[in-house]
This record gives sequence, C-alpha cells and structure tokens, in this order.
Amino acid sequence: MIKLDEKDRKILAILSENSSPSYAELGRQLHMSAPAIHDRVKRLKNEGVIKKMVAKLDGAKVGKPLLAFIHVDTSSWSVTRSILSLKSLSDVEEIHTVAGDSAMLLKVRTQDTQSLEGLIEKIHKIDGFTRTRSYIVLTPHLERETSPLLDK
Amino acid sequence: MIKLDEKDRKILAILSENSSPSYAELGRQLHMSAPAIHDRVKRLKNEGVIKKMVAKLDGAKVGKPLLAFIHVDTSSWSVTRSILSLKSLSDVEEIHTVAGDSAMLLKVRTQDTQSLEGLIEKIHKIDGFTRTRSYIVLTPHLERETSPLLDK
DNA sequence: TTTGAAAAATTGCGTGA
DNA sequence: TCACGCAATTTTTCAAA
Repeated sequence: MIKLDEKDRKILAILSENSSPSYAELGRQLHMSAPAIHDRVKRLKNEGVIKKMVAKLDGAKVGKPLLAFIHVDTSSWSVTRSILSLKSLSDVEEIHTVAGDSAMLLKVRTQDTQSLEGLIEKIHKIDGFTRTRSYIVLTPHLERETSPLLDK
Repeated sequence: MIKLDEKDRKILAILSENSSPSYAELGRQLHMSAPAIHDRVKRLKNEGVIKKMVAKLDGAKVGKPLLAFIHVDTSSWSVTRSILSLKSLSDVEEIHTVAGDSAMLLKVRTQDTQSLEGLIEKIHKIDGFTRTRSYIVLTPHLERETSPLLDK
C-alpha cells in the first residue's frame, strides 16, 4: 500500500481538479519549492497514483449533447468477448460489471436520441446481452474527478 | 455552434486521452508547428470545448477502492437544496437527474462497504430523498473521457 | 529540500500564404 | 483567416550541497 502524507494529498486534490497550474504555483500554495513539488508529482506518477493527465471536453460542444446510463442484463457470465465489442463503440465511455439487479452498467454519450437508439440496437445484437434499461440524463449537476481520501 | 475541423478533432481526441504530450510532439503527429497547435488549443479552451485539464487518480491508491452507482428516488421535484447537500459529500463524484424509473443517479467512490453504508444513510437523511438502489462495481472494464464526434 | 543553472516548452508577435 | 518562424519568457528538470 502506498502511503500519502498531507502534502501528497493536497497536491492530488488540486491536480485532480485542475492540472494546469505550474509547479512554481503549486509550490506557492503549499510553501514548497518547484523542484520539491516536481519530485512528488514524479513519484506519484511512477507509483501509479496519478494514472494520467487528460483534457475534459464539453460533450455538447464536441457533438455529443446526450448523456445516458444503460443497465444491461446478460444471459451468461462469459461476456468477456462481448465487452470487447462494446469497447469499440466510441460513444461508450464507461463499462462496469456490477452487483445488483442488473449485470452491467454503461455510461454513453451520443449526438441525439436517434444515435442513442442506434447504439441500443447495436448492444442488443451483441451476443449474451438480453435486456437494457436506459436513463437519459436531464441535468448533470456534478461531475468531478476522484479525490484522495482525507486524513485517516 | 462551434465548428471543428479534422485537425481540431484529432487534437481533441489525443488530449482527451492524454494531455501530457508537448505541442511540439502534437505538431509532429499532425504535421504542424508547435505554435499552430498552441493557437488551436488556446482557441478550443476559450470556446469552452476544452473545459479543463485534470489528473486522473487511481481510486484504490488514494484510499477509495469501492466504486458504486446509486439510484435515488425523490418525493418531490424541488430537490435543488438537497442536491447542494450531496455536493458537499466528497465521496460523491457525479450527480445526475435522469428520466426513467428513478429520479437521480449518483456515482460514488468510498473506502469500503462500511463507508458506503454510512454514505447511503446520509443520503436517506437528506430531505426529499426516499428510496435508494445501489450497484457496486465489480470490475470497471472501461473508463475513458468524452471524445469528439467524428466526421458529420 | 533547497538553490542555482541548463534544457525544454510555452507564448507573443510579425510575416506571408 | 490561418499557419509559420523567430524570439522572449516561463517552466521543467537535473545537478550539487
């Protein structure tokens, strides 16, 4: 298990919200020098605590205003191949196998209701997937990144 | 509406997956100069197509190995205040009001099943929230960022 | 960890297609 | 309008202490 001190967590909390500030700027906030921040960030990346840096896009502005979650029921448990098919669909952002009254939960983002319907049709055609239940997002009230667990 | 050409979409596709490469490196891939890339990225940020850059953290390594989705039923429609209470809970990563057989869908990440139970208790205590159904993630098979819609 | 310096990347501006 | 080259500035990165 990786141990994170107070400063590590503070750095992670800031970077998970916005990774733009320079090391010098972070140093100012944490009362440390830029190289000290750099060393820690480098270590956190090496340890895999920070997986990667990414740009968050505006779904609507890149042509995908419709966000939805889809519960999928499966007929068998060997759906590994079917999950591979799902990954090739670029509108699918997340795939999780879950415990509960459905087997799988997808997060998808499409251009409109038509493309959502097309996507659901594709899912139904994939072997092993029986029923789907869709939840169209009306308003996304909060979307933030994973933040480190504080204290402990 | 913002119009994106082929190069914009390529830049967005790359940055949404990994924003670490330098402008020079991006330029090499797109056969453009670093300043040209810079101009476009700057424009995309100004237009709000790129909302921000963030660090993606490993949930387990920051002390939150348990990922779950929670459907919440509400007794009334004036839950704006209640949503505010939800936002203050740091384990809650996403809040969406949805159309379907439940009113709201949450994405949460906790330390263990106990803290998940504690979180669900807190949700039940919030005014206007009646029933919850939880789906604990067994395996996250795919987690990627929004990517731009291709062609069109 | 910090200081200091070298290397690299970012950014602004002027030019030309 | 858009991309490029050049150059100034800032940031990153690597030493040594």
